[in-house]
Amino acid sequence: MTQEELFKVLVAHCKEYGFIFPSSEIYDGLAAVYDYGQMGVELKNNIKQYWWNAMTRLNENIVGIDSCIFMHPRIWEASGHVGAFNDPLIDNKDSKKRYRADVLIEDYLAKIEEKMNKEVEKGRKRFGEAFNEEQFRATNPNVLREKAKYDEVHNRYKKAEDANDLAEYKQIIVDCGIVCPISGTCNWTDVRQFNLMFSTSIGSTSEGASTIYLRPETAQGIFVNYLNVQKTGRMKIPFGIAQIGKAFRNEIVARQFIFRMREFEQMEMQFFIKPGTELEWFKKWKEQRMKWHVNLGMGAENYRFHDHEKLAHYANAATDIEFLFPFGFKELEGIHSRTNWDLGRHQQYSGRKIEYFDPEEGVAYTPYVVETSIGVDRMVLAVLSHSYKEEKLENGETRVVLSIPAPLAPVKAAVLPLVKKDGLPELAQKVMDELKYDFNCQYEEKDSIGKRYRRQDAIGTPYCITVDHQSLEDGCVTVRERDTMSQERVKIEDLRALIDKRVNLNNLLRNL
RNA sequence: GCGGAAAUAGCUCAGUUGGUAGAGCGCAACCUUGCCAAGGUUGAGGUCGCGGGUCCGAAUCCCGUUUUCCGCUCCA
Repeated sequence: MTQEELFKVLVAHCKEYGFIFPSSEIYDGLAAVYDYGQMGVELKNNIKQYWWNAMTRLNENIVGIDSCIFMHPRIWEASGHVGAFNDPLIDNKDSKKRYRADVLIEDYLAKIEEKMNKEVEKGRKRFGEAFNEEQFRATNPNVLREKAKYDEVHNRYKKAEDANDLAEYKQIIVDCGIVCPISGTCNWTDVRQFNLMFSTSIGSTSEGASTIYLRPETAQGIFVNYLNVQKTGRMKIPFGIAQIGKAFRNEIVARQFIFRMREFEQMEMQFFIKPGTELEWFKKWKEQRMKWHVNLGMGAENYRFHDHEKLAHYANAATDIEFLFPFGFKELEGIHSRTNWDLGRHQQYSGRKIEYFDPEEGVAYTPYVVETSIGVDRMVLAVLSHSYKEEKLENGETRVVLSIPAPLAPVKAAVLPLVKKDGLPELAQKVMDELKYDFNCQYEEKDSIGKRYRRQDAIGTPYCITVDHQSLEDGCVTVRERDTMSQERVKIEDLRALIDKRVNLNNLLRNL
């Protein structure tokens, strides 16, 4: 089976067994939106718990918050999202290629500049040591001509940018005769704005309503609460604030199942540090986060770092932790050194002083930030795609098994009476009562035992507990293990400890 | 957003020049059996993605549309 086929089969499996459903399916679905079903929500919650506990319990200097999706609109101006998330796009009708209109114009301006510089170099060669660059630029007709062209376009461009005048963007492109590098034609569509932030209005009357955005990242909720948490928690730098929550991005193209959705969930931690120590902490969190992933036992070879060369407007170092999905190595988590960009901007936009007074050194500063940011849904997809296996058995049959890391498995144990008579269901119910307070368990008495085992394999249940006639006499049950299919007899009173050993999240956390 | 492909029962699919919508698996009840997807009986479930058009008659032909997949494009 190719990776592509595997991915299709996985998507079907997720639907069939209640992990992930297409949203609004009975209304034909809603593109790039998916709902978690009865199994998916358990898996997702376990992943979130593993992360949350790793952050807030294992680190005394990290606390959690839960900020709202709605935030003051000015926050997104301060964060740069209103600017950076607005791309004016234009399509060439002949080559069907799409470009950013502002980039096309900037490239054109850069070319004029290049031309001017060439003229200057020519002059330098001609006049040798007597060459006066300033004077040459001010008098040479070739340079002046290019300069006039440059200034005119540049002024129009800046004006259009300030006014967000999309029609003017197109006019500049047409007037300058900017052509598509592929088709070489000037056959352009109108410029359209793609705002990646969803907006809605707050306030019940149209006069009193104002535009508000659905947050495109959870990080800003942490930054704007920095002072609250630092003061009320008496936090001392270095310290971190963790948050799990929904974020929304109106992607032009959202695809690949739950890998890129318009509504998604993030687990972010912002670590506040002393300026100058950021690269040291960046390195430390890179290692820590990789350890958290590898600790799940899905194979260290399936992860790699991908350092960014082109950095975002807020970062001075950035890397991705990539995971080997069925469609290749793709970003699972991002780790960024965000400097004091965000806190600095909020200081500027809000007019509030956001500083930390270092009592030991007696100085005040705006803290630097190292961020770890992981997509919950991508993590779910990583676990599912790695766990899905079709095994050939000795008897020639195949079984589908989800070998989900046991602490993340939606159902930890299934309790199965071998037959539904002779008092076996009653004893099985007692076993359920013994286990249900500690673990998510399923009770099943329908169909043959083999069929029930396979059903549990398909949802990744690590243990099946079978109650048979002998159990009535000796108080022992058969425990069947998911991955090896091996069985052992266990006293009912020992069950809880045995299962706990392998499925308890805390055991995973102890290895970090 | 562009190009290509697809959509029939919960799932996988069949459905022949256009003529009463089918199978296997699954699901529900009961009987038989009892450690790796057993057998039997009975039953529920589909206006063939949606909307138009052609036709005496459309799952089938035509147009539009929605969703999904693949390739471009985009991805702070």
